[in-house]
Amino acid sequence: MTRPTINDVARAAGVSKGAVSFALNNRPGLAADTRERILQAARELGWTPSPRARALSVSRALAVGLVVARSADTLGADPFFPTFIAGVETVLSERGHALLLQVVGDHARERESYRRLAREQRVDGVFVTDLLVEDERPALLAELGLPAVIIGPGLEEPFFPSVGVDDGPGIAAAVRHLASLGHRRIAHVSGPVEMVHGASRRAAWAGALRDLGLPEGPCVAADFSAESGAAATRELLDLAEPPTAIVYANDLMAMAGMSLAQSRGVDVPGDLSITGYDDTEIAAHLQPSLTTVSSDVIAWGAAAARRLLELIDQESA
Amino acid sequence: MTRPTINDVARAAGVSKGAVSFALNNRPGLAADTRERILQAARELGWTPSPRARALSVSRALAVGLVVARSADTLGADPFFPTFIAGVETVLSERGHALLLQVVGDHARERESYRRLAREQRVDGVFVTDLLVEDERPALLAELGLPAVIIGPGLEEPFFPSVGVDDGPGIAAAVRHLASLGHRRIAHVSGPVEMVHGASRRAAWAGALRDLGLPEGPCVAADFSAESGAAATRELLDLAEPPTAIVYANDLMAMAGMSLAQSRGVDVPGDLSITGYDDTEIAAHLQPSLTTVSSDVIAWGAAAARRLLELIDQESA
DNA sequence: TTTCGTAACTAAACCGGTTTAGGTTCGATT
DNA sequence: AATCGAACCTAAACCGGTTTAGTTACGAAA
Repeated sequence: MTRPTINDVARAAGVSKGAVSFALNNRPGLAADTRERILQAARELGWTPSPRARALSVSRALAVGLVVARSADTLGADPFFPTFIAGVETVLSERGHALLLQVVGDHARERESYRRLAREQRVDGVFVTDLLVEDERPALLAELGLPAVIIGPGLEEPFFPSVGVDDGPGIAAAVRHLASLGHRRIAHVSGPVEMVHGASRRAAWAGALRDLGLPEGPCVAADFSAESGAAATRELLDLAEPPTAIVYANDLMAMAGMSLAQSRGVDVPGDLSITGYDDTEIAAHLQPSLTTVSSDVIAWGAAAARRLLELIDQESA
Repeated sequence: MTRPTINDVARAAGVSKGAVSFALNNRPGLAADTRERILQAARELGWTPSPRARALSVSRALAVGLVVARSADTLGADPFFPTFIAGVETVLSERGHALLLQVVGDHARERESYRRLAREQRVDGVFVTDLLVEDERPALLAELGLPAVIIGPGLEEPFFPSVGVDDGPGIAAAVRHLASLGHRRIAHVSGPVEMVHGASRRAAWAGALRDLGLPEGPCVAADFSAESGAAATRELLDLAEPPTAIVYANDLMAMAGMSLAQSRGVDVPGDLSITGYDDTEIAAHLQPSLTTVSSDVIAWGAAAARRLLELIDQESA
């Protein structure tokens, strides 16, 4: 009933446990037939090496961490994470690594989380999300010696490995789409500008307008939440010269903004055009349906995982 | 630079490593001053026991698993998981356990996931979500000998530990609210009836109508997605005698349904009242704002985690 | 025929904890 | 004075792998 160990396999194959280990990790120094005999025995006993024991002897955790510092509300509304995690899993599972998740409320706890993961050697590396323009985490992680990759557009300086989808083209396409509909006053409701992906989408919006030779419309900074999206929209509509189109930095704010506009009697898309970003499922089922920008988040997660494992490998070499 | 081990502490305190272990897990058999001296030394060296080594010697993983079998879309739209996980974390972290997350596409992979977690002894127990009315997972987990708790309303038979919030009162309150507004034809758009929380919300809706002496209105089964919510709403509105109110099993379907109704010129809430379930942040910012049912998901997560650790403890005793 | 080198394998140390079986020391009994 | 028991602590085995040092057998070279 109890799980077989490497000793059982060794006994069954009539060799030492060292030999079993060699066969398993196919390292040189074993005759082909012996190797086959060992693997055969392992197969018959249904033996798989214990990651626990393995982790101890190779001094690796065989796991990576994802620490998310967000309020439950913001997190719950964001379709990004589950999808991203699904992508990460595809790579991790085939490399025998596990994903350790921590959801914390604020940045202080987040630091504490990283410290603990490092101190207890629970993980071999971590993902960093929601990067701030002036983020202290890269320095902290460097200090802790924990390999990390940033999810999303990275920083130029100091250099830090990152895997991101460039927001630029998507936002630019949205702006061009609106311009082609004849809009001239195109506003933007951004995410927090202290966050890199808030700032980068904003920059992309401004850049696209410039490229089209259009004036930079009004821009209101929000925080990706529905509430802030509604507030920002209210502010824009109250302007002396309200925009005729708004590019939102995510779908959630776009939805809230659209509802608010409609409640004020603004006809969408007649008087006001709206675009979102993320391509949530619900976006297509709103009235009118929301124009949005999608990206292949599964592939993104997979790429990020591969990059992190790569970093970990070269670290231990 | 390298992490101190139990040996370093033992040397520093001038005792054997067994003594250090005793002091750490405060077991009897050590003089009070010796114990204090050891803890002092540990503190000075900044030593924390390695969960890796500990896991190997106590034959426990010191981690629990959460396997989610959902499409990225459904999962992303559901505010439940992140919040729930945050609640789980609060308990796990103080007990020195980690949460291992796996997101898989379908049920076949899900079984495979559980099998792997059990075989590799990666976790000491798991959470089971989205329970089906005829679910094979309880049997599988029992066979694997993996302690598990079901998240959500459990099954009567066979008995299996579960931690759930009873949907009944919330749905019933929504129905009573609608009835108090004068509605007599109250429909329901349910989740999949093969899922326990789909079925239980439906039963609660039917029960509440019965208690109020109202006729059971039409009911359409959907699958919690926006698309299905819109389709179900279309079906209800096309009835010869359409309902004047609809109770949706979640906010996402309610939102899609509301948009669809509005696009057909139905006045909400004039001609049609709508309630959701989940209390997503966006619900409050729609026009009109969505009446919904909220529950304390953080506390729920914490309770589920406590229950699981309890099960694990008694298992190993 | 002895010597050497190499391929194939084994024995044992090691990772960092926990746990059990002993071993001292000491005061209290007989 | 010898015996006992309890309190306190140490040594060593153990968890299940990996890895290194060392052993054996065998064919080729001197």
